[in-house]
Order: sequence, then structure tokens, then C-alpha cells
Amino acid sequence: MINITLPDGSVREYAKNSTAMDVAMSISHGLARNVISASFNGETVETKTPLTTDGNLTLFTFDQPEGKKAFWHSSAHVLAQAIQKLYPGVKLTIGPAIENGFYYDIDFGDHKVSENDFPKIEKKFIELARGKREFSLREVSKADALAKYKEEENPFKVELIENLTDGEITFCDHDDFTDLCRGGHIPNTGIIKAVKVMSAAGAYWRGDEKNPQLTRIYGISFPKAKMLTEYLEVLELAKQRDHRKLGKELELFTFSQKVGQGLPLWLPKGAALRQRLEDFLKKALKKGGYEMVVTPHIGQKDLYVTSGHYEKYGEDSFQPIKTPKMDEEFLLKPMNCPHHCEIYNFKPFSYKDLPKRYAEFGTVYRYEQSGELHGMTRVRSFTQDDAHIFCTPDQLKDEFKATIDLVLYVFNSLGFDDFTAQISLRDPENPDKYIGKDENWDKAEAAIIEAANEKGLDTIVETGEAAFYGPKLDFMVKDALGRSWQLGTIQVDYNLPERFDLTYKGADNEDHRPIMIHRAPFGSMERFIAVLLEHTGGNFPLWLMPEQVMILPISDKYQKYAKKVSELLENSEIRALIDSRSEKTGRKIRDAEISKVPYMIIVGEKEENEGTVSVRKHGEGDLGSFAMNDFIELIQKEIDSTLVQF
RNA sequence: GCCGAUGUAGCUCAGCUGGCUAGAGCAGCUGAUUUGUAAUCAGCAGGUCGUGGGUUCGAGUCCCUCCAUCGGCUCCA
Repeated sequence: MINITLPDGSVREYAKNSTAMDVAMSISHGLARNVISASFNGETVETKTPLTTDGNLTLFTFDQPEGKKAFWHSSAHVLAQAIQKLYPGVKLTIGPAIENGFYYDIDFGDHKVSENDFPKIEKKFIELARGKREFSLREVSKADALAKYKEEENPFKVELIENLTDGEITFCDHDDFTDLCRGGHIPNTGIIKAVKVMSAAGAYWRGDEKNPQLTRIYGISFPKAKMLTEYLEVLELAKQRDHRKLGKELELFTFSQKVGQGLPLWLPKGAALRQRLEDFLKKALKKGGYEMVVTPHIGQKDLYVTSGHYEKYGEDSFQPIKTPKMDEEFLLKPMNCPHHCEIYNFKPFSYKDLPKRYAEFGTVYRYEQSGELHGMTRVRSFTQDDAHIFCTPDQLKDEFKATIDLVLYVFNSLGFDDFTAQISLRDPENPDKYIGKDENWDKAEAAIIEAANEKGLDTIVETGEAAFYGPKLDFMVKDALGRSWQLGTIQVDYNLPERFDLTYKGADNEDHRPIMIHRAPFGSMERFIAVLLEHTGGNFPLWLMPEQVMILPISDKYQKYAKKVSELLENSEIRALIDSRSEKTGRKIRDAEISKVPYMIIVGEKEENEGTVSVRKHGEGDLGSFAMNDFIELIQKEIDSTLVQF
């Protein structure tokens, strides 16, 4: 007999070689019907893997991430089987579960896969799933595994197997299909009731663009057809929050083919909104001891040779600007740090002067690959809310922690509570991607990890995501479709101070090297506003809204009163417009609702006589009649409650 | 940059397998209407169908080039 401990702490006794499914069955039939995956002592097991020792067992249904993973991973097997039947001779590579569904990377040979193939694949998939075939894992020797795929002339699987250890290789069989696989499947294919092939895209073998390009088929599947319908509806709804759509509708920004791709044009309302965000941050910067600086949009090529940026990115940047003077070259600035280093170099500092905190809303230009451009989240010209802090080693930790506070303040103020703090470290496998001494990197990485821990930040660590001059603490936020974007970033840099020969005089009267912190709480104005748009669906906090109040006179007779109301609001710095069209009130309300104006004020005979306003809130409806002062107070209270002081 | 898709009026879209002067709704303009909590009515105007080539008696429709956009890959100082 073995003792199985369940997540609630209860211990039950089972016969040796009982399975997770047996355990589920003993608890309830309902559970047994829904269990699709399990983990035993922290390891993923199949529901029919015999358990031979005491241990902790957790059962998963589709409602849990682990269950979904098994479900989608298993679906990838069926997808591959379907594709292999429809397109004989294709070469399979890998097919993992992802956050929403799964994909399979396949070499289709000469066949070009397009959307036209999807219905056929889905039909075959469902037909195969209905066979209710069991998934079963079996161990194979490395020699046998290699033999199978050599016979199939599949170099990809051969490469995968060659990197595996003999004795640890398993195949998964279901129906007539076999695939190299580590395990973690649902009991049988019949559980998969609905599937949708979402898209096909090129993907490089092993993620390296030097390798052949495969076709990646993305799919998603569910245990109930209704769940698929609901998922697709949610996707449709998410598209309504797309910042590119909202940016156009709310007249915030646009692009022009004539100006050039990836070069955003801020429209008046967008520019004003952006200005408000800048002012908001400037207040916090002032309190945080920052000083604003201004630097040019170009710099001599040599500036970037010094910083190391030219060597790293020169080839892939906007190319140098020539002047009438031969051999004189300028670059559009791709970042502000070198300029700020030279500002630091303006005069000698002592340790008593530090830290120096130079801030600038600096517009930079980066030649992003054309396929990379994406609305406002990835552009070729953008404005960083940049600052560089030059400090002594003693000050580093406190300065770093203060910048974390600043980023959190910005995020809290704008309602980004669902973010990931990511510590981005260098990739030990590729040391030539980075500049600077190992000891400096070690110090910088340790400083970030320590500061993040002391701040109690819940972090994830990503190796290989560091900047070439230093490690980063990045604040990642997801867009409407779940894609992750880096907004805030804080970086520790020992390298640029060295390259620019920055010094300060210590108490010992010797020259010392300051440490530099690069930081941007928004990241860039463009990306921040884009992600904020997707989060709020265009219903920004009241203080940010382009128009806060729309005044709707019932008829022309009340234009004068509307004007008076508008002036009163203006005196209290509330942004209001009058809809003076000769339209019915219902129409004006409809248009104001569509343009997302937070408050509507309706004025007619009653209001004029009483000196009041009738207030309607966007998305909520009629709030009733207000005295003017009470309405102004209502607005101001709402603004104060969302604009926390730093 | 790579793979796939898309590109018709300011916006959202229709235009079947190539066949008269390319359609609709919204927005715009003009006029009427003076209106009480999500669309008042009528009229008018608006497009070298992304660009440049080609096939054809004939191209929005078929083919090629380029440009841009979308979904991915790669990249992201």
C-alpha cells in the first residue's frame, strides 16, 4: 500500500500502482470525469501513470493552468497527426502548449499553408479526436528513437534526440501517431471537443534566423464547444480596445505614409493628453530631486563610438547625417545617456554634490525592422521619460529603491496593478553581446536583485534580456490581447561612466567613478499611452481626459446659459465643450457617450431658471440635478482621488 | 528583414466566377426642424479602387514589382 497526500493535507491509502485517475475516482465520479492531468511530488505525471511510492498528488482539471497545459499539449499531438494525414511527408519539429492554446512548428516542404487550409485541418482534427484514443508514454532507446526519425528523414527530431540522454527518451503514442515527447497528457483525445486553427506564421528553427524557417500553426482547443465560442467573443471584445483603433477614434494620434512608417503624429487631443502625463511626472521628479535638462536630437558619430552604441547598433540604425564638411557625421540620437554623461562632465563634482539626477523627455530615433513596427507600442521615433542618476556606490541602493518607488507611484496612479517586475540579466552563454568587466556586471546584477528584494517586489528573472551595458529591472504590462510590453525600466550601469571617464572627488581627495542609473517610469510616452488606452478602453482617469465635460443645451435658447456654465467650469480648470448643434438631446447624448466624455451636462429651461445643471455620467446615466458648485466639487473630488500625491 | 494575410470615399464596409458612367451607412456641406437623457427629416457633394507594370476587346476583380497595414518569427540601446 502507498500513502497519497492530497493538496488539502489529507492522507489516503491506496494499493501500490494505483493511478491519479484511481485516486480521482475514489474521491468522486464528477472529479474523475474532469481530471485531465496530475502532478506527483511536483513532477507532471499522466493520469494513468502507476504510483509506486508515498507522495503528494495534485489533480488538475481544465480550470487550472496545469490542466490547460496538458490539454493543449495533447491537442498539439492531435494537430500534428491531422496535418500529417492531410499533408503526407511534412516534417514535425516541436509543438508546445502556450498561454492561450498551442502551436506546432512544421516543415511543410513546398506546400504553402494559408487560411484556406484551416477548415480542413480543423475538420480532420475533430474527426481524429472523436476516436477517443488514449495517450500513452513509452521509453525508447536513443538508437531506436534516432532510427525512427532518420527513416522519416526528419533532421529536426534527429537534432533534438541527439541532445537527449539515452534512457530519458520517451515517445507518446495515440491512435496511429507517435511523437517524441516528455509527457504530460490528458487521458484521451475524446476530451477535446472543439478546436480552432488561429493562424499560420513563419518561425525559425530553434528561434534562430540563420536556421530554416518552418511554418508555425497556432491553435486553441477546449473541452466544450461553447468555451471556444466564448473565447472567440472575448478576442473580438479585446479588439475593441486596440489602441490603434481607439487612437484613431478618439483623435489622439495617427501615422502618414508620406511622413514615414513608424513615425507617429500626435493630434491636438493626444498631444494635450501626453502633456498632462508629462506634467504629472515632472511634479514627482521635482519632489524626487531631479533637475530637468535639454539636449539636441543629434550628436556626433564619435559620441556613440565612445558609448559603444555605434559598434553595437551602428549598422542597423538610421545612417549618419552628412554635412557640407567632408568626414563630419552626426547620428540621430537613439538614446539620451551619452548626452547626459556629457552634461555630467560639464564641471567637476565632489561626493558632496552627488547624486546628480538629470531628467529629460528626450525624443529618440531607432531604425526598428519594418516587420517589428506595431502601432504606438513599437515606433521609430519616440519620447522617453528619461533620466540618469549619477551616484556614489554608497548611494546606489537607496537611489535604486527610490526609483522603484517612483515607478510604482506612476503605475498605481494610472491603475496598472497587474504588471510583472522582470529582472533582466546577461546571458552567460554569449559574453560578447555585452561590454564591460565581469566584476562590474556582478556588482550591478547584485544591486538590482538586492534592491528589488528589499522593496518586496515579486520578480521573475530572465537571463539574456539585459541591455548590452548593464542589467535591468523592467516593468512589463500586457495589452488587450495579452502581449507583454516593457513600460518602466531601471538599469544599473558601471560601464558608461568608465567610457565617458566620469569622476567625482571623494572625501579622500582622490578621483572616483560614479555609478549611473538609467530609468524611465513610463518607458516611452508612445508605448505607455498605447498600453494605457488598451487598459482603460479609452476611459482614462478623469484628470487625463481630453474633454472632461460636454455641455448639451436643449435648444438654441439655452446657448447663453451653456456658455456661462462653460466659463464657470473653465475658471475651475475643468475642460468642457458645448455641443451647440441643432440636434435633439438624445442625439447629443449618444455622440458624447460614443466619444467617451466622462460627464455630460444638460441645460434647458429648468436649469437656467434654477441656476443648476443636470448631470449625466458616461456609461452610467442620469445623476440628477446639481448646483454648479456641487458639480465642480464632484469633479474635483474625483480628480483628487485618482491623482495621489507622490 | 523573414512567413502568411490584407489594402475600394474622412470612417466602417458591399462589389459573385473580369463586362455599361464603382455602391451603402456614418461623418461632411446646404436647407428645414428648436428639440429633456444613446441616432429628426430632405437634398448635395465626396473615390485616377495603395503604387507602378503586365495579361485581355475589356481589370476594383487575374499575374508581377514596390509601398503600407495586420498576425506571427527574429530584433528591441
